[in-house]
Amino acid sequence: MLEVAPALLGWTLLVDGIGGVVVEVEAYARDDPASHSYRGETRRNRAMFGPPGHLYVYHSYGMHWCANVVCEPVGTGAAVLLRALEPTHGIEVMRARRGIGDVRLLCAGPGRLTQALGITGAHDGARLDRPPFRLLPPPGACAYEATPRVGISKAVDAPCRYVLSGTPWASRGPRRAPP
DNA sequence: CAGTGGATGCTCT
DNA sequence: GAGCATCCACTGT
Repeated sequence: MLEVAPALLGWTLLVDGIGGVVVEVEAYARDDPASHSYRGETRRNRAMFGPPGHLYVYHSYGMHWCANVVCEPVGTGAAVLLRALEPTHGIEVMRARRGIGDVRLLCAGPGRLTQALGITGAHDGARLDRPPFRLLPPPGACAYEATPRVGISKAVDAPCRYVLSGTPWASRGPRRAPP
């Protein structure tokens, strides 16, 4: 599972041909107090315990959608949160959906990313290897850094956030773990 | 650039 | 009723 998370970096994720390169993700394991699956299966996190390669989408703070990729092994409630993309496909459409001009903010954050790609709760449980989704592999190996996760109150120091080295597209600069 | 607070609604206790 | 895996606008340096 902790190997699956950085393996997603560098892939191009498209929804109806619109999207970009995954540059920032966070891992959430079953035995992780910060994970939605920590307390077992509920109606909301049902998709987390389903087949790998599917989406787990949930509604956050009453206004944002956040998208996770469900991981192996099946039924363990492990998932990887998509936190930022480098916009490459359909930038004008994403701009219109986000209502902003600054390309750097199109997909820099989990809520922004889902808004730009048009991902909603309707996609909860959907599989990523079927339309409207497409996943294109990276050209080669990708260098990345592991840092603490963002916006959580438990297991704050676990370095489960993975960012492509040197990318300007992440939701924030790579923070190092405290000494 | 850092810090603060409001919007806003669903999920679980 | 509390607590969010957030974002944006606004303040003050």
